[in-house]
Amino acid sequence: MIKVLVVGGVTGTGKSALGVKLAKLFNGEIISGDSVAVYKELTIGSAKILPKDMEGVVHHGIDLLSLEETFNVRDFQMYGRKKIEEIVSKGKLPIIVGGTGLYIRALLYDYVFMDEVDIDMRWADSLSNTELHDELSKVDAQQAQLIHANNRKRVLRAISIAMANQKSKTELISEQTHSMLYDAKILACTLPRVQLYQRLNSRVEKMMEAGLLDEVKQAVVKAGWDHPVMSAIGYKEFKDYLDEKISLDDAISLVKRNTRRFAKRQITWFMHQMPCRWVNMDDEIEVNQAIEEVKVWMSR
RNA sequence: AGGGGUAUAGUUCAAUGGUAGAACAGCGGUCUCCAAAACCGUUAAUGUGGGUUCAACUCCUACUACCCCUG
Repeated sequence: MIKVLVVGGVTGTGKSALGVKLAKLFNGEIISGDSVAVYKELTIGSAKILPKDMEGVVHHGIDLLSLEETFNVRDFQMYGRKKIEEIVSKGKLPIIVGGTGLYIRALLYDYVFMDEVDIDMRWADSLSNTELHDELSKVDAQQAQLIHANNRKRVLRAISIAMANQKSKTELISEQTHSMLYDAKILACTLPRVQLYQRLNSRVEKMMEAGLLDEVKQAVVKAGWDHPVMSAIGYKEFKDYLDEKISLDDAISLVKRNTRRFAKRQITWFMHQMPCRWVNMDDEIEVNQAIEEVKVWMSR
């Protein structure tokens, strides 16, 4: 089984640096598992690793495309699997570094995404959340149980899966094994909550000093607010400011709050969706222990 | 110093004398292609001491803190 090392976990905890360190120790190449850093134009707000910090380690999945294009889980899954093969064929270790939980999970497990079929879902526009949820019950009762009626986005998605295929989402999932395709060692980076929040808050201040606002303005010109990635943290919050609805300070506070919330969701995700070895990045001894564990796993 | 006002959850605000609510923050959770997205759940308060009343956030009183006006 192919070995894949994963450095996941919470934003702002030092995943990138740890990834570089591990790549140098174990002759690896890095595949970024980040849904925002794939865009060339988004650098400051995505907290993207800079070339000078890569220390010569090859990084894939960063600056892959421009804002005229879009990217999603399925794209990532295909790209990542291809890169894993390439890296392994060179005799090197693939290291996934990033915090986009779904991307990483979809890459490691046998998630199956159907070929994209454009379904006209405009008929749903006039339906209330409850009515739409009732429609889902008709085509996929199990998913209807799992998805809350207010989560319109997922309700719509499940319906369109059932309509595009002869199979419902429940059936598609039941055909999968839910096992990992690789021999993966997953590290989940984190920090004690108070410290994490302090660091995230000050990181936002640093982003502002580095020119985040200009980056946002330029990105909007290219992508428009409708582009999926423009709803990412560090970007969407400035829409109301640029429309003169809120002050700059308010926008910055929102970025901070949303970053904290995001970090919390990342903790939840990595705790429950993948078998992780948690690493308190503040504890040097623990970090070194984790590296030792990787060494053992490598020689297995 | 004198006069007036305010005091409820971490914050901003509700509550005819009759079960103290909301929003945001915080905390917990869901997750199979917009995932840095979308969604769900939940903790928590009447400034302090007296008094009136069957019953006080509500009425009276003293104190404390803050705000406004006057000098």
